[in-house]
Amino acid sequence: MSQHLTDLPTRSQATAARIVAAARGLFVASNYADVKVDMIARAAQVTKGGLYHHFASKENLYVSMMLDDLDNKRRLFGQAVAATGSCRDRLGRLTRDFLELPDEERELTRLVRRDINTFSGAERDRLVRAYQKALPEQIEAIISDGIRDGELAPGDARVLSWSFVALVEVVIGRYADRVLGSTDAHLDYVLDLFFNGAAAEPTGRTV
Amino acid sequence: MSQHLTDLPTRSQATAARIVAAARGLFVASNYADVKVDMIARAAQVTKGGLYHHFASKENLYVSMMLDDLDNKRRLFGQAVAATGSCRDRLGRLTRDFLELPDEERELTRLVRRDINTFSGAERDRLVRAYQKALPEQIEAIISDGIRDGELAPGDARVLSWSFVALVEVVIGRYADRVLGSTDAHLDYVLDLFFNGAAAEPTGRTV
DNA sequence: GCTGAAACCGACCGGACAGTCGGTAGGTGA
DNA sequence: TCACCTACCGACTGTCCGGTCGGTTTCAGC
Repeated sequence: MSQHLTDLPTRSQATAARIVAAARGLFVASNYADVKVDMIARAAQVTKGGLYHHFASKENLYVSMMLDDLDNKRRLFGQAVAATGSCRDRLGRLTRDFLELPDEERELTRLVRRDINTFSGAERDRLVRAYQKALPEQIEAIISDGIRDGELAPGDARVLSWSFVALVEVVIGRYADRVLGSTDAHLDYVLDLFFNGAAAEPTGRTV
Repeated sequence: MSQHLTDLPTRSQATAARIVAAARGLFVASNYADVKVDMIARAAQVTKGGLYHHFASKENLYVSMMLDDLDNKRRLFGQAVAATGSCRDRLGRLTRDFLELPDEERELTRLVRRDINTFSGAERDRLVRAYQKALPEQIEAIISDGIRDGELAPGDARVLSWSFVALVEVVIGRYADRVLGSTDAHLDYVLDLFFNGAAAEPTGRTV
């Protein structure tokens, strides 16, 4: 009994976690097909046989990894949904939480869109649902409140939430990330464009 | 001399065109790796050997197909760039031209983003450059004019053009496409959001 | 220190698939 | 009608890679 009464991870759990971490780094760097199981095993200091002792298949490993991460994100962004304040403030908080994530975790969000076509059936559905719960649905909730309270013009909250997500994805792209320097600049760009648009102010209103 | 002095396609050109057309349909429906060369050949009523008589490799076929299409789009959208009128009108024309394309041609635009990671080196660069010339750069040109003429607030034209592209991609997604019915509704949504934002009008200004 | 089970190893298997190659068909010019 | 060339055929090959399986190591409990 090496664990006594603590929650120290067992050797097995530690190995599984090492494999997931290795997989994360590799999947962020290359797409699903280009990451070979041998590469993951080597990066995690395990052999392929060892890897398959913990995960039933490559797909299972990938989905496990994503589900873990998406559940963390769901909890994180849930704070902004639960927060009080204006729609703009709450969207701002959610976006800031997102922008301030470590690079690797932030990049993981792209993977759903990038790799989703390589799956099908039940695993694909689990992935899509976890993603929607973590991001679009929570943003949609905030936007729905904004519409209800008259802060946003009436419209389809879901389409608006996808539009918002799309804008956030733009600012974390290579070029935009460089042009807009600080996190605050990213945040201001997204919020200004989403709430006020790109048109010049008609007259005499501060930006 | 079966051609006399006309420009009738030769048998060879007709076969190559049939192969490209078949490839287009299949690549729109599934991603690069999932489309097998045998499938393309069968759909084009040619054997694999025949296909490889016309194209050096699967990658070469894919890139040829995309380059053809992107060059057409570059010409099409060039009309909006050359047109006179406000920035909003010109962006509107470009977007309308895009939205009114046949489904398959419109969907092809997604493929660059979807499959770009599966290539590398020279072929990848050719693809990216053709895409940028066809879409983002032309939109950027119109947006730059808008900023210069005071119609748009000062900002980085390239980031704005990517934001615009992102919004257009949102409205052609499955759900948004259904919610917004007509092409006009798609167009209004994109232009309103991009120019004026999603916030409710402060007071007494028509939408 | 013995035992059984879980963790881990790594050579091997089998299917999938891009690309090849020796050959045939059909049309064209002399 | 003969020679030749391009278009086209389809069985085959080489390779890559996810997954397997018989074995070895590690370790907890007795």
